[in-house]
Amino acid sequence: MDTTTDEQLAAWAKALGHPARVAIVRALAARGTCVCGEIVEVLPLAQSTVSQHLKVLREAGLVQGTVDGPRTCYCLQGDSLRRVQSAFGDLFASLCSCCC
Amino acid sequence: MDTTTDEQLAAWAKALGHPARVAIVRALAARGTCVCGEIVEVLPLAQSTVSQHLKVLREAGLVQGTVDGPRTCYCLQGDSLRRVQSAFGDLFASLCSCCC
DNA sequence: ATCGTTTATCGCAAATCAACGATAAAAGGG
DNA sequence: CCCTTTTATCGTTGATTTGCGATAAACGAT
Repeated sequence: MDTTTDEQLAAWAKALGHPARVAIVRALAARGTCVCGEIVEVLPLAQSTVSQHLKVLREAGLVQGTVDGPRTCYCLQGDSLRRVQSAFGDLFASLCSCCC
Repeated sequence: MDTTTDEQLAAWAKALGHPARVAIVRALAARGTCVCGEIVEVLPLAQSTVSQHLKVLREAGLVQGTVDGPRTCYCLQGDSLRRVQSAFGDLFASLCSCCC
């Protein structure tokens, strides 16, 4: 309960704080199995830009990429995502409805 | 189910994508009732910086501020936060454990 | 060994963000 | 009407982000 630091939580949120990266996560969640350059076809962005976004998600620990021949296969990192979800849950759990 | 656009979800995440803003949300959740300039005392930041962060949270719809005399009283916007939480839940719900 | 394919990285330009001090605006008290 | 307190906004500076094309790196196939 609430063992996540503000920095960790902010880092996760920041990684998800761009429409393209949300779209990437959504695409990975939808396909279930991993994808690689197919993401480039889905998004209206250059290959280098998509690769950059994937790097951000990878460095945040939300996504995992394993090299498979000339291509790289990506998938969501379930453990991290579940921790993100519960961290947000903890954050919002203790809000009371009283206001000014 | 998944009625939130990538832009909306990213905007929420972006607003939470800074340690100071997570700290503000946490402080508001802890105090339950609204706070105003007390937040400045909690954070190691200048008053103008905190005010800026509050503006970001307000524009994202996560926080509500009502003017009360010379001061402004802030509180978490429960409805939005619940929607944020469920949107993240939907995002991560459909992840399968199969990977590369 | 040399292609073609796929992906990561580099370098750059434009845009945005973060933080601050200074200043304005609002409101209550003398 | 002046202070004081509290908060928002302005203007500026430096850092980071975003997007791209160009290029390098890895690998399978010919």
